[in-house]
Amino acid sequence: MLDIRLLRELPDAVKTRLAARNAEFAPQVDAVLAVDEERRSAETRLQDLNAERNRVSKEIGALKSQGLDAAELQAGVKTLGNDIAECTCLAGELEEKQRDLLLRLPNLPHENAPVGTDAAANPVLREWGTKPDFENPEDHVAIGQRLGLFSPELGAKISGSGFMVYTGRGARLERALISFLLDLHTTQHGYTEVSPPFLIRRECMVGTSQLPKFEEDMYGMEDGAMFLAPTAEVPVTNLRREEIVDATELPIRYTAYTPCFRREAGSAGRDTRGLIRMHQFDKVELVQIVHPSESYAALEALTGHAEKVLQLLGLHYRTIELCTGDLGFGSAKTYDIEVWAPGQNAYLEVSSCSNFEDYQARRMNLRFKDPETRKNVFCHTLNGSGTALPRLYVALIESGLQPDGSVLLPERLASYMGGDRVLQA
RNA sequence: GGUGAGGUGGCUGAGUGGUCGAAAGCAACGCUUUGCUAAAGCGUCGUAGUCCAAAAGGCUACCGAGGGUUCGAAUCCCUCCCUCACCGCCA
Repeated sequence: MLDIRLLRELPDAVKTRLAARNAEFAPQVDAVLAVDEERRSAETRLQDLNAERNRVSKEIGALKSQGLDAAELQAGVKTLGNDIAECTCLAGELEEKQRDLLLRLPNLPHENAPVGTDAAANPVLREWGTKPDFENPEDHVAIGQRLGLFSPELGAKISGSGFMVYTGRGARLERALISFLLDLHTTQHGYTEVSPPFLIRRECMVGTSQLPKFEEDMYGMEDGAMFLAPTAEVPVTNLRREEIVDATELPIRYTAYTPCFRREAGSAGRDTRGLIRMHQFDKVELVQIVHPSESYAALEALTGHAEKVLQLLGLHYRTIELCTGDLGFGSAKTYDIEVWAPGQNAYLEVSSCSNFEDYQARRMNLRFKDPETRKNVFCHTLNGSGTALPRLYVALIESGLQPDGSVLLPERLASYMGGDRVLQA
């Protein structure tokens, strides 16, 4: 959520920066400001009325304590009550309206974010490793079927299209990856492991900015109160919602494995093959809550933690930065990490690392006490996948394909696979 | 799911209709004094909104959340949420 004061003071600057998102937000900014003005005038009137009532009520109390009659004053102030009720109602409505409008405004892109209209304008920052050389690359779906690693048919049988059942050694590989990633981030990168619920209250979804705008992408319970987590970002970042954390506790680093549930409403028919886009998938997430002055350094570090995964697994990848037009709703700056999948002849996004600055913190009222100014200040929040599992899985089996048709997994995974890193029929 | 007890400021904890935004203690911050790893004294010390060009200051709201009664609610009533204890059910 943006600071309403910023909109009041620098409306044109806000509009300009939002315009870089390749969508028109100026009318929304104007709407917020109009409501803000109405709201403040209603509040001022309400405050005057309340002050008057408080004053008279005190007089009544004073008279009564002396045993005097206060009926006249009581009658006079009674009509005030109606005005107050009316005005309270109006001020409340306007406040709610203003909040709702503000919640639907995205974050300001960072000043240095590359300006562009869509993914084609995302600059490649760096590449690591080299593309493996395959004469006959094989698609992961074919490999999986041949080696009995997973079954889209079984997934469809019990849940529908877009769901997967991993089987045998294929299921073991999924579990191995979860353990490997959590071990890496907890022992090497300073994250605390958490294992949160997957059913999340509505206000948490608002806190990390999935709601109110993107409800159609989420799986919700029938009563609308709870949602299946679309990413561990939601439960994990919200662990600290409405807190004033001790400054000495920063930076806070959490990592969590969770399944992620997404309707993928806007992506019907896109990348639907195999493991690449599913309604439920596993992910290990990295979340940081940091001092505002540290957040951009933290973003570089966090991105490095995700990249380390691919380096340890020997997978070729590249890191790109999202241009302003491709940037997620709440993010000020985002790096995507894309792993090379030989069978797809394409890079697959396995991680999206973002700095939200104080955008989420303001929504969830997450602050720390600045020891110098003794003021409560909004923290900065970041998160990134470390990493998404299915696409990592795709890259692993397509890259590890051997001439005899088996798959050789990276040495690093051997111990997690019971010492045997070969997948064969 | 049932019964009972609770939810007050960073923490502990008083407060059952008016002068209570809230005693007291702890913690924190500042000053003073003394000085062998610290003590004592004094002072400051909630959050948010709003008014004023701004500071100073004023006003309003906030005692789990929402609603009600009343001239006036932390205090009385209703609903909900959460915590704790016991019981039931259960992986």
